[in-house]
Amino acid sequence: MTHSFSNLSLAEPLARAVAELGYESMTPIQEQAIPVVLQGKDVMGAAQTGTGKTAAFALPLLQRMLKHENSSTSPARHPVRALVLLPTRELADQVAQAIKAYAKYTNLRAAVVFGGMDMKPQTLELKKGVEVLVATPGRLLDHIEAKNAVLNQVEYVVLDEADRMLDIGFLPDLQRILSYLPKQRITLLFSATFSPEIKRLANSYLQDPVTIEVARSNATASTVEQHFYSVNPDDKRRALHQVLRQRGIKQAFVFVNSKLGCARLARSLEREGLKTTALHGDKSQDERLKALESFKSGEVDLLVCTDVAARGLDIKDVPAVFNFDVPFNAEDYVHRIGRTGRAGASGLAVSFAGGGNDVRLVADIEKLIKTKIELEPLEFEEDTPKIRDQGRINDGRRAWRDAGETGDPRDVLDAPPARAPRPQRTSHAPRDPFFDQPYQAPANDAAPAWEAAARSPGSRSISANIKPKRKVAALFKS
DNA sequence: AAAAAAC
Repeated sequence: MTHSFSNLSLAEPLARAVAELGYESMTPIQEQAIPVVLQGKDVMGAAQTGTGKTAAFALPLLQRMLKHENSSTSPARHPVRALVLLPTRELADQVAQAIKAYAKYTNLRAAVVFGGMDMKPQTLELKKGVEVLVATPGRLLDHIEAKNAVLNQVEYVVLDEADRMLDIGFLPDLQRILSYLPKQRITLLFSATFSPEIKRLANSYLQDPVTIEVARSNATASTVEQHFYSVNPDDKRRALHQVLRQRGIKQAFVFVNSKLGCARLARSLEREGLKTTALHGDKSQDERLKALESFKSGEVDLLVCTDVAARGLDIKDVPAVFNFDVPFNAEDYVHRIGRTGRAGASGLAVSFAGGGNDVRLVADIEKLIKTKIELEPLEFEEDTPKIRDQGRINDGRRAWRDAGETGDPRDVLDAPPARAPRPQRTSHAPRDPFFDQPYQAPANDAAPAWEAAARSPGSRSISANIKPKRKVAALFKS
């Protein structure tokens, strides 16, 4: 059979691990990407989630690392040869576990570093030497700065969820990390969604790349049944109860647009008798792992979450995804509903469109996935409990009003206080030239020049660079 | 608009 892993002539230790994991036939992305990566080409890979992307890049990389010894004469005995970057901690953990399983019978070592955890164990592991390093950007920069991780011999870089890694929130950190790597290297980019702008940007990081598009990019899995219900924002919780019951849904992701809304919704649903946990970025890493674990084990039925859980998380048999809020970005819709209907299973995606911009957001989604969306009315049944919000459940401002005696909204939440805003890095070199421009205090109280620039026509392309500079200015002033 | 990512 041509589609079988056994036809790949993988090195024996890899073949053994693959067999042990029960992998037999390759998925389309694996079939297309593995030979290309084996040849040492740069790749831009667009594939739906749940199609085996991790194995598609990790197996050929490990194979090459086994075949081609590190030719460097550096004293480092175990330099990092492959670097895999991801946008969330949970994803980094998940991908690292997969790679460790593939590399189990080789002498190649893999490690993962991400924030929210003690530095020390990670440092120890790095000092012992690892060939494959999986990381989130912030913590990796810390390790680079502390000289725990030396990346000057990296041969392979993988950006998973590449479109997120290249977006404005991550780009500065990403650029710094890339500046520590040898120019001569193999770069692989993977994501389910690629906007045209991101595609252009991505291409500037690739040399003569091979584009692999398994399904049309931005496509949703055909196995996922999608519904959009028109619901008064105050009735969304009631609608959720009803759909869960009507369809007999056992377990679901429930996506909410804000951390505050997430914590509040989870608490409400819990009170209403549903076994629920919340997952968002203001929880401690320990709580985040516990939340995910309790969902995986079936201890809870509903995982109410922000977009921290939108991408890549591979949990078997999630029957349904709810968009309690329509996501702000159409791309996130594709990623969110990709949590269900994985690996050919059937799935259900139910979105509630209510107030605000929802009509426009739904139109954006329609355009992106190139599928007509019907907004369906939702008739409430008599025996659905009459739950009604006094205000929008996901309106953060309301939580402040409800904050109880102390006036602190955290009193009504299970979330720990939010992290302080991240100060700008100052010591990582080399730096983005834009950040190196000394801050010019505006004369008297006139608006700084960049404000006018940001408003002037044609400045759209640089406005993204302008915002961080303002923060730098704020730091200098205080 | 929001979320994510560091001590």
